[in-house]
Amino acid sequence: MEKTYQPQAIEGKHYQRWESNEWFKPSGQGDSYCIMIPPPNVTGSLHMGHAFQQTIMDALTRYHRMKGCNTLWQTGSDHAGIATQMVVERELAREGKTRHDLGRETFIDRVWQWKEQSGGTISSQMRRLGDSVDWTRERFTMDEGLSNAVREVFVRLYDDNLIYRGKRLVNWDPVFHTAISDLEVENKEEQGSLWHFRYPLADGATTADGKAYIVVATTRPETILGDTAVAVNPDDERYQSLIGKFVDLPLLGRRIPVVADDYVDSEFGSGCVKITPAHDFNDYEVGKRHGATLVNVLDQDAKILHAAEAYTYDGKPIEEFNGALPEGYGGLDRFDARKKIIADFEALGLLDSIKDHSLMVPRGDRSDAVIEPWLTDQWYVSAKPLAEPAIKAVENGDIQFVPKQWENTYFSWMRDIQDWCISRQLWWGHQIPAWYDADGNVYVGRSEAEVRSKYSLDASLTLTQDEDVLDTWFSSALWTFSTLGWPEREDLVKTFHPTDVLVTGFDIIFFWVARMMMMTLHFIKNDDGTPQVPFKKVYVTGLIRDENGQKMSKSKGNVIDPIDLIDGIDVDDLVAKRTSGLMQPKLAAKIEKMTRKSFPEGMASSGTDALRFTLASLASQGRDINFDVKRLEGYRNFCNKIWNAARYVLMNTEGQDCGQNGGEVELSLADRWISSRLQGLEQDVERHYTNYRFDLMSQALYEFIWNEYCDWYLELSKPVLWDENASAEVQRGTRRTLVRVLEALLRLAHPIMPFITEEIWLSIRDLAAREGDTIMLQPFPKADPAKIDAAAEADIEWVKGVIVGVRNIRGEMNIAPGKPLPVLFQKGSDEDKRRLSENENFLKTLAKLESVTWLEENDEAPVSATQLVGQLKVLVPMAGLIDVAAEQARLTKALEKTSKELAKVEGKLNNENFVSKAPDEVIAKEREKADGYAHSVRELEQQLEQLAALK
RNA sequence: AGGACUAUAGCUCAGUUGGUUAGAGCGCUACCUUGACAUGGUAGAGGUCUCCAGUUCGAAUCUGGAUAGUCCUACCA
Repeated sequence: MEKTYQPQAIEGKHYQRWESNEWFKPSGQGDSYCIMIPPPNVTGSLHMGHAFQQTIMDALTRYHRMKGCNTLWQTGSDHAGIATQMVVERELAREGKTRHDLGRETFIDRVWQWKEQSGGTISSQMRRLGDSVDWTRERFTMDEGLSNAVREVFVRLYDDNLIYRGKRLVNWDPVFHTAISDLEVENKEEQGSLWHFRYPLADGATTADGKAYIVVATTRPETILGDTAVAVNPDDERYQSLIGKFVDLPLLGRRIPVVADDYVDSEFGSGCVKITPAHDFNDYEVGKRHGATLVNVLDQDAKILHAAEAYTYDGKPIEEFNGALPEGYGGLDRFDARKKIIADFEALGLLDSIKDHSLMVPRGDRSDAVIEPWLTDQWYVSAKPLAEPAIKAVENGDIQFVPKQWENTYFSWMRDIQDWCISRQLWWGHQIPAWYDADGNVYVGRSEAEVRSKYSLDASLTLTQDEDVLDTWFSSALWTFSTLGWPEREDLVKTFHPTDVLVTGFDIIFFWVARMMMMTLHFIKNDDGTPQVPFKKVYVTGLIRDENGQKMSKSKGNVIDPIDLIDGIDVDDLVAKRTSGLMQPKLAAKIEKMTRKSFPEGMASSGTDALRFTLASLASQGRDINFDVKRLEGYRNFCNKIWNAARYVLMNTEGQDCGQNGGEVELSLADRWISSRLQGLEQDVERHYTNYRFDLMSQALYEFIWNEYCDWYLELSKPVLWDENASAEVQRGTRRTLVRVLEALLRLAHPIMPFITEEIWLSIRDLAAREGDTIMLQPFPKADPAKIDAAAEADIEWVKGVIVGVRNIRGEMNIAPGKPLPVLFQKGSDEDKRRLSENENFLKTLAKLESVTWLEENDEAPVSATQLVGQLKVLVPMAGLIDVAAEQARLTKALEKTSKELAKVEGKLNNENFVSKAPDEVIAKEREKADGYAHSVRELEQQLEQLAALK
């Protein structure tokens, strides 16, 4: 083995070997265990969130595979309608073309081409992470099979009356020219104005205070062009007399009614609200209640139409409506129109006032454009009936969220769920399987042929398919069963469905998790016909942020690429990476400064295992995870520690008898102790897997490997292996323990650290008498209660106590670590005496002792530095070594600490309430503590008196 | 406006059903190149567990309130 751990030298080769041997495929034996990867966006590349969640999924997958399950980790990606179309359109733009120049079919070919060439970034990055996904079953939401599933689901939902088409207000993205769901809209607080305009009253009416106009307030003056009512609160005395009267809408000369509606808040603004039902969700509802006409004034770019369009609430155009708009507005961008409206009102003397106002502005999460509520024909899924069983499944525990608190988030959304707009005005995606005849009648079926036979349509009837595609999340919602071949392959669904756990972030509980649950429960049934869940558990991970708790984002320039952590990156490259392709190039200087400050040396190469271990250690139950590179460095050192421990084991076992061929074996105390401790670790690891506590698991492994196996056991093995007088049986026992405990540790750690464990395992496999080509298919260690040895553990605790005691004296007295010390033992029990005689060799080596002397009751002790191990006094004679004042200081410190503890415990024991009410075992424990402390205090005081007498 | 979450060492975080001498990584101090490892070893410093009140024999842990921060949902045009 190399002297230092070099991850880049080992990781690639093992992954290739695993993949080419197809060891990631389900074994076909044992209980099934299945995880569906949340399909990454095909345009995406690996970010910290992926690395985090995939580490957890891979750990679970490898763990269950090693436990003998028929394990499938299903991978794939989704087609990301808008994102992908955007990427390819940008590519076209560089060639000076638009998608319309190519036409739909050619454009889609082009997208496929792009997908083949560039869509696999994330797959190769997943290999770097060590993900043991079954690549032979990789799926893409636009694959034929998954597309069939999408059509099947759409048609069945339509036939079940759970999908319908309607003209409704949607969130319209005027850049991408498509509807987006309200989940894709980000509301951001921005500074704007509240403009107050005067609307003259018609027919000579006046307000209560004698004005011939009423004032309405708006943040979007351009929508005045579509006003069809003014609303006031029915209880508002100022306007009560005007209800039922009319105003003359300035510029348009339109007569619109004043209506009364509880929606209006008299306190806000002027207490009068202009109603624009075709351009505002609230106004739509108000308008509907009062029969105010829907007047649309915007086109798909959010520019003003040349003539407004009017509709009824069931979506029928009103032909006789006069859509004429004032001169100069047609074709104006909405924001220019806003300025013009304000100017025109001002010119007419109808601009009452302007007030600063902060408001929430809806923006598209991808385009960042201001989203416009816009009246269009769209397809919807009736969410309520589908949500009901999905709510029940969580209520009755068929699906459990981990941590449980997320169930509340889920319920609160599901109980107030809105119909889901599933159509998107894009080309890239699943085209909606609906056809129209010339009269606009709609026919839904799996294909045009099926539609013709299903609806008995004449062959001569011309049908055109709906131009729109389905929301990407529609196909993602089918992911757990469509990837298994539904509806064609029921057998795989039977084997792997329901899947075991979904590992995902809380940010997509609504987008995806809830919708998967709704779809799956509706389409997949158990043998008894009851709805089947997509997964039994939802493990919700925290969101990875930077070390200051900031969300990682390109514009903040604080994104960390997991691959950079694995391979390392120098600071110049990192700066270049973070400052290129910015939406706002002026941020570059700031980002560079911050990056150079945070990473003056760039990032060191840490390797995949260290990254994975770090991510696992961060997987606590919290909602946010602040990623600190310092933490990673610590765990990289841990990998190095494992590496060097393995080197030590190999140096002492290779070519020697480790009991792999049998032979008598005698186990030392240390051997029995570490084996016993290992059982405890195995129990802990098991428990942490079932509780999804990867942080506690990694901590348990870390502590055991470093603080027990390396710090103590390896050191304790040295006196045995270096003892020329030791018997073959004892040495064989220690070598065997050395190598077998290491081997078990490798298997325990393998699910989190696949590469280093494989590398070391292959080189110690034979010494540990194991067979197999890879650690990943070895059985996961299981605790054997018979090997738990409480006596051995207690004895080693005693040994450690003595050694630490001597080291403490050494450290605080500034005695050279290399100087052998004579040590005396006084006031010990028979048990202490036994332990001393059995472990003299360990003590001498580990504490560097020159001699060991047991003092009997009457033996005189020289003046010494003292350390207590229980009742036993460990004495290091002071002659020539120890400074009296220093020893006094050391003892005083110990005395103070112990006295404080004693006082605390005695306080408790003197409290009658405590003694009468606390459980007996707690009291017994406290008494024991008190006795121990009291004894220590006496001894320390005595010792201090002795020292004082010396002076 | 409603709801949720968080507050523990200088920094990033653990602390399982109330009983621990409150822990880890990084950082810090002193000493040490000892035959696995200086990406190391040994010893150490550092915390009134945000504040206030309550429940309890006993609170970092449970309850209420305050303060600060984060997020989600809904928004008043």
